[in-house]
Amino acid sequence: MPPRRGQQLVQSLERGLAALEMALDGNVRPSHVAEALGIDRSTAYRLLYTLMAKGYLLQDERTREFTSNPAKFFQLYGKVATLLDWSDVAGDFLTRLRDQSGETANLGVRQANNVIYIAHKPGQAALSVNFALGTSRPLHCSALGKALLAAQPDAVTAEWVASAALTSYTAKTITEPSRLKRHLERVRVEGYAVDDEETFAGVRCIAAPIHDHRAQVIAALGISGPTTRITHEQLPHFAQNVMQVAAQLSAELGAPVAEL
Amino acid sequence: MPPRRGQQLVQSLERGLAALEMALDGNVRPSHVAEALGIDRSTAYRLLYTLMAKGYLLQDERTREFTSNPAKFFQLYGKVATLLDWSDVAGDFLTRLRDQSGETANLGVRQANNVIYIAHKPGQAALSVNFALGTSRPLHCSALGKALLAAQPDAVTAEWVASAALTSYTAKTITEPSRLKRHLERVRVEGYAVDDEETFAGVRCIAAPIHDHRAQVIAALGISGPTTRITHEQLPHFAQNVMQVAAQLSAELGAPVAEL
DNA sequence: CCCTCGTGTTGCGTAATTCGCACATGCAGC
DNA sequence: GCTGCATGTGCGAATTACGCAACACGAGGG
Repeated sequence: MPPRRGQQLVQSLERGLAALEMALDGNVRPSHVAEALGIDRSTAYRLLYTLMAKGYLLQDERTREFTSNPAKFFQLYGKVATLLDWSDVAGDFLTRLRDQSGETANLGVRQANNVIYIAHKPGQAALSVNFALGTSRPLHCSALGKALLAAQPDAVTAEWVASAALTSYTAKTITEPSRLKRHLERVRVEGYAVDDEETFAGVRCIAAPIHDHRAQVIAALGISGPTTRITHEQLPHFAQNVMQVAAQLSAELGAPVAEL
Repeated sequence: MPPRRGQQLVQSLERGLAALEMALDGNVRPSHVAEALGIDRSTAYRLLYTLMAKGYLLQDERTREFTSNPAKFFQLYGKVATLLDWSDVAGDFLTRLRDQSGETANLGVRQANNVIYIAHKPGQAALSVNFALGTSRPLHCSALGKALLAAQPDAVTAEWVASAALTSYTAKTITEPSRLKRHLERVRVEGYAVDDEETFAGVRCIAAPIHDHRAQVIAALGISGPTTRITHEQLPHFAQNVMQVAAQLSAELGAPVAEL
């Protein structure tokens, strides 16, 4: 057993990163950061100033507001090449899924308690689901998220379900731990997950897991569309389609062929 | 006059960011970071651990190495929407320039003493210049960089030229401050910058500045190709092409129409 | 098999670093 | 001008982070 992990975090770094993320959500001023983090204005200022000196933030000469430095983040992101590569690999499959289903196809990975959308092909219908890349959504109410959750070992899922904050977004969001647990078991059995207006009213999504060469689940692939087109009657048909393309993408990544 | 800026940086945050950037350049271990930053292993470990706790890094269960968390960076980058938008706006112009010139077209912005490539269209010839988005290159020896430098007020340029480290990459790299200063003056007069094998032997680049609606230079657009195709005879012709498309992009951004 | 070396990880005391207070400065609005 | 409000900056106090030292563990060699 590996030694149990420490829990003492470096406070200044922790606060600095929090300030950085605040700046990414919109321009910030020392007073805002100070209030949000419960620290003194001067401390907040020094954190922001340090972030600026290291190139992460810029300061508007006139308004004195601190703003994120896009170029810096682009540079950092450029070094994390894997996801760009991902888009390249998955692009064809997303297009195929989009064209076959007629709906927006998207691909996401897990990041803490969220799914991050890392690639997509927006649907071409007048009414289509659309959102920016990099968007994050809760695991428990998105199809991609549930597909990822269901792929975990039972014990892990049980613990997560018990401790997670199951925020409600619509009347249909599953907020009861026990119900979510049963729901996820069914997802695993069926091989696909459905978000039935649990995040946005009028939007239904279907997703299936993607496996890598070690049969590990590393991402999820799915479609999102209006309930008027993804009807309950059509749902199984769409689900077959999603699972099929997900299996193809998994195969492309070298996953051992399980079923099909 | 605004109060003169402080110079005291928050040490822990500074070191933490340094550790983070090391991790982005490849997996790191506490001992590596400690040695590189001249700090104790335990300190390096705590920084890395904090970065992991906040989602920036992951730790391999087996090798204990810390590695960057791509999903986190994608999420952060997704919040900095401007550059993605940029690619959308500039995409058509890059394609146009690529098709007209037959060479790789690229767009970059300044980040400290570097140019960051934020969008490009690789040339389709068998022998074409190609590199990943997010790459950075020194200002003084790249065409994009020189186009950006030349757009500054004289005093700023003079100071920069005097204090910058003009590293040599090829025999043709300009490393003398006075010569670079004269060179940049000529760039401004002519309206375009040339990198004549100053970064890579056999590669010639041409670039021109992009102005926004306030006539501020915010980026540079250019082409890169082998010296066998971008010959000295053809250079003026290519330059006209680059300047023309740069002017079109500037106009698209609402820049006041100056010449042409 | 033991011994050594190197590394990840943690406890602890010290001292350096950071924090918050207080103030100077600048700016907007009455 | 005066008042309110925010940014930016000394400075002393003490919290915080740092380095030392030690433990656990694995690799490699004798």
